[in-house]
Amino acid sequence: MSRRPRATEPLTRERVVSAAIEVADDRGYEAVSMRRVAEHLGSGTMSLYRHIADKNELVSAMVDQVTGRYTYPDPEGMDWRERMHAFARTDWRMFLDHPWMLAATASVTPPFGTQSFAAMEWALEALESVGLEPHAAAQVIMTVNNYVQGSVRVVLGEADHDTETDDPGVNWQRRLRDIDLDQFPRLRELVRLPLPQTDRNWFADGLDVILDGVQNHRSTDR
Amino acid sequence: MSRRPRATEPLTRERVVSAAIEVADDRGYEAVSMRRVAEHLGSGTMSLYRHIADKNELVSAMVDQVTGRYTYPDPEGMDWRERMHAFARTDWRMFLDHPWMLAATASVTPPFGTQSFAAMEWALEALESVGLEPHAAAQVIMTVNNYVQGSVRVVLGEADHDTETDDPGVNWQRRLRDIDLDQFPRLRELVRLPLPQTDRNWFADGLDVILDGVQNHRSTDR
DNA sequence: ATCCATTGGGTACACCGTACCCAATGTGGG
DNA sequence: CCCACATTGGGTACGGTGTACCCAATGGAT
Repeated sequence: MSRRPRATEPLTRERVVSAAIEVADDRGYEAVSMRRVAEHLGSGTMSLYRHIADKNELVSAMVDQVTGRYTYPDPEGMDWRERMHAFARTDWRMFLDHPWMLAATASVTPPFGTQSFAAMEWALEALESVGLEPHAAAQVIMTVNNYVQGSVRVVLGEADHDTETDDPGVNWQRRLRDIDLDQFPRLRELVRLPLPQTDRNWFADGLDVILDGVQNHRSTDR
Repeated sequence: MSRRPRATEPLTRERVVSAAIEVADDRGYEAVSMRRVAEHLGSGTMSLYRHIADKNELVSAMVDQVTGRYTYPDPEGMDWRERMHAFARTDWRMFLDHPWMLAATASVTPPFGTQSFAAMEWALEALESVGLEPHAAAQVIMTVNNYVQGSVRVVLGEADHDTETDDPGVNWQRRLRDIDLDQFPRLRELVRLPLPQTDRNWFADGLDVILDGVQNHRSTDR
């Protein structure tokens, strides 16, 4: 078999998308340009368009591929609250691992692709025991998703992936520090206050507020 | 007084920002370029930079100015739940009036400016009677904000400001219609189901789930 | 051996943000 | 009254972007 596979590995949609993800991972989202992705692949810029229609489609595919890399745990033996925590924590980690995903998901209209459907399906199953009407369950999942993304945005605020402290409040406050806060007494109080020590699980606690609402809704229904 | 005010009205930061908002309002967010804003003002492109440092700063200012145009109602006589509904509904209307605000707020790191501080202060006051610790209150406000933006994104999904139906579920479903839903039974069920009639207040009901959680958290605390 | 569909990529265009520098303008001091 | 000057307006140009269009290389089928 003299089938030398070819001088260079042939371009595939997957290879293109992976290269774009690598560029985003180590040069940032705004560094993802067609020329740069091509350069990273050692190919011509226009060749990418053989496997991708648009830059928009490329971004969608990036989101989908990264989403697919994160799988949710086996739900066996978890109650619905634990499952929703696992759901949120997985996405949380995904966004922290790939901060550009925030901007990428925002620039594309959901749902994004097969992988996001799988995520949705997992979450719907997680909520099944709550007995919500399906559209209500979908809305809860949307709310949790938005909560995760909002929390990530706060954490990513300006500590551009430097410190490992999961503590969001600090940046929050630094941002507000030197404004004319005198007209906003409650805001000033908020900034003045250090984070209480009990706040050791900011992200999970905020999620629990939402889940409490879900739980309560169920009980008032029946 | 021969003080002819000048051949043309002098450029101000405010005039520049307003022009940019007008461009965004009727040609879309991606149409907001320096050249286009200048053209809309009848001025030179580079003149804008006398009043604005960056395009980023321009976008921030656009967000701030639009935010300032929407004022929250007098909270007198409203309980905290009514106030939060008023808060959410005001932002909801703002985003629907100016769909580009979704992308604009996403591309700028919060908080945005004076006007957003005023909004935050109003919301903090609205939550005061709940007796939350300030950081928890801030987090609730963040969650509500994210809920509003997420809901707007769903509604704006693809019915690009054509129909007047506030009904989000339809687009939702159209988007999912023709996918390999067989591997995702719960998702397929969700798509198959028409919206129940009781769903006549989708947005407010979803907000109530969150507010139920806030209320419940309070009661478990004491 | 030949044809042809598929894939790779080079060139070119319209548009973008903005660095840089000069022109016009209105103001305060002599 | 006139001049110096600070402020504001804008033209030119540069390096970047996405991508339309077209041709070259490739490799499998006939």
